[in-house]
Amino acid sequence: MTPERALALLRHVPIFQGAQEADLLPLAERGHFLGLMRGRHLFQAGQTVESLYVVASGSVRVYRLARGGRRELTLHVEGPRQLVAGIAAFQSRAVYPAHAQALQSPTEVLALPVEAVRQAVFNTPTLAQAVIAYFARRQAELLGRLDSLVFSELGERLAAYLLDHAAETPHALPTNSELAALLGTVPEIISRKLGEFYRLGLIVLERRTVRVCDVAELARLAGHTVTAEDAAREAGR
Amino acid sequence: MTPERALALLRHVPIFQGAQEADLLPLAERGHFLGLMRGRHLFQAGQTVESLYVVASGSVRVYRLARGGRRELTLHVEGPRQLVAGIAAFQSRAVYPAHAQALQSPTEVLALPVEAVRQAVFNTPTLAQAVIAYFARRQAELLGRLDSLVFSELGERLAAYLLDHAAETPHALPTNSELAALLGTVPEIISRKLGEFYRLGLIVLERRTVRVCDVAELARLAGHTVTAEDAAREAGR
DNA sequence: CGACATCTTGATCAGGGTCAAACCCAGTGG
DNA sequence: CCACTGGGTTTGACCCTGATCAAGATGTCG
Repeated sequence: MTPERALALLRHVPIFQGAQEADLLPLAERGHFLGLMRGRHLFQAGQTVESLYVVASGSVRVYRLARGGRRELTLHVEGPRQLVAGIAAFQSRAVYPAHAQALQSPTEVLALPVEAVRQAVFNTPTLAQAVIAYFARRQAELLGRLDSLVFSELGERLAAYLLDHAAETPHALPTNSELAALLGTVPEIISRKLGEFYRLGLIVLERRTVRVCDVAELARLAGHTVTAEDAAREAGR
Repeated sequence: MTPERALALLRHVPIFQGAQEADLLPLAERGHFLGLMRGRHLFQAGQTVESLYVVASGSVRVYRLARGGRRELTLHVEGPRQLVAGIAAFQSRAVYPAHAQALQSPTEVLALPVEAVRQAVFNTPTLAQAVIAYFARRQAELLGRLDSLVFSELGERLAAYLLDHAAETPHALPTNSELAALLGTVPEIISRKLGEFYRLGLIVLERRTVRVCDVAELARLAGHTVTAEDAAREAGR
């Protein structure tokens, strides 16, 4: 029974697209589903890597803690058909580099033993190729994240977030703490900045639902125009 | 002539260790050497990716610019036998994500056309495997970098740098601007912090050569002890 | 010796982290 | 129906790190 469902899921995972059914089957056979309540952990940073996870439903947040645990930084939030610990699975000294917890209450994931995954990937050139492309993309994302965190200030990051998630449709905001973790700060500051944006008439807030009013100005704040002009200048030098 | 030298170099590149001579030969044939003076660029961020580089001698700095170019952040410095743009080479929408420039005056690199590299890697399972492991390692490094930049403050980062580079042997410091780019700040602050460390008796500075006096205290400042204890606590929860 | 880069240092400022109090809601149970 | 409680939010006061600007000191090299 399980292999059926597992296979159905695997078939729809982006990086497994190129693979033959036959390559996926052994993987599906060795996987098992896991149900989690909101807040439950898939793994903690520092534990030795045993599985790679594919989200079946719900969503999973991957994050790192600052020493002392006072602050946390969300690295990514993965929805259905996305991988969790996809990179850690291929590290030699295999220890999870981050924590992962379920964000929504019925979250279901498929756990795949890492050796099985490694075997499947190493034996199937098309898979290896897909994995390489995936890693490359991930790394580019991470780089983007890095310099937005290092170079730009909170206002820009928040504006960018709002444009991403609430650009045209109203959007239910996560709690301030979740936002803070996402943007690399603390809840209080999120509250202040949102208030500021509201006072400037850029957004409307109604019971944790946000609607963007002034897209143009928000984009300016997010540094989009600047970045574009910048890229041009950079290239020209 | 060139293929000879290129092959000799490739044989010593860590990620090509597992490969057969025969797999490397076509690569070597399509590569060519490039000499660069200090400060010359191998490529700029935003240019389309044409080559992957292997450092033959000297060193290459890979860095990103903040919008406006006011500040820069050094991602890594690669010495002989190391790759530059190793990840970018496998991205589909292939544009360099960073700038790369020679750091020492006679720096020599071997440029390998990306399609040649891709072919070699995709046709040789052991190579693909090595590339995957390499990417995973790189990603872990980047994550470490990220949270040291986000979570810890300058004193800690500088202390960590000093421990890394000058722990027992005296070490010729790079210029303050280079240090600043490495640690994500500006030269003035580096100057102040170094002065502070000196006044505390942690280091001795003599014409840009630094020697660490109080390793223990420096390690404490770097948060090493904290981090360790932390990891333990983390794991225990 | 002059030109130029780098380093040092002071003065000042802004972003944002911290702490604490007040507030705004749900639920929940009396 | 109403206090009571507890999570999340808002706000004020305060402080600290690090950025910026500007002047001077130091060095290095032709």
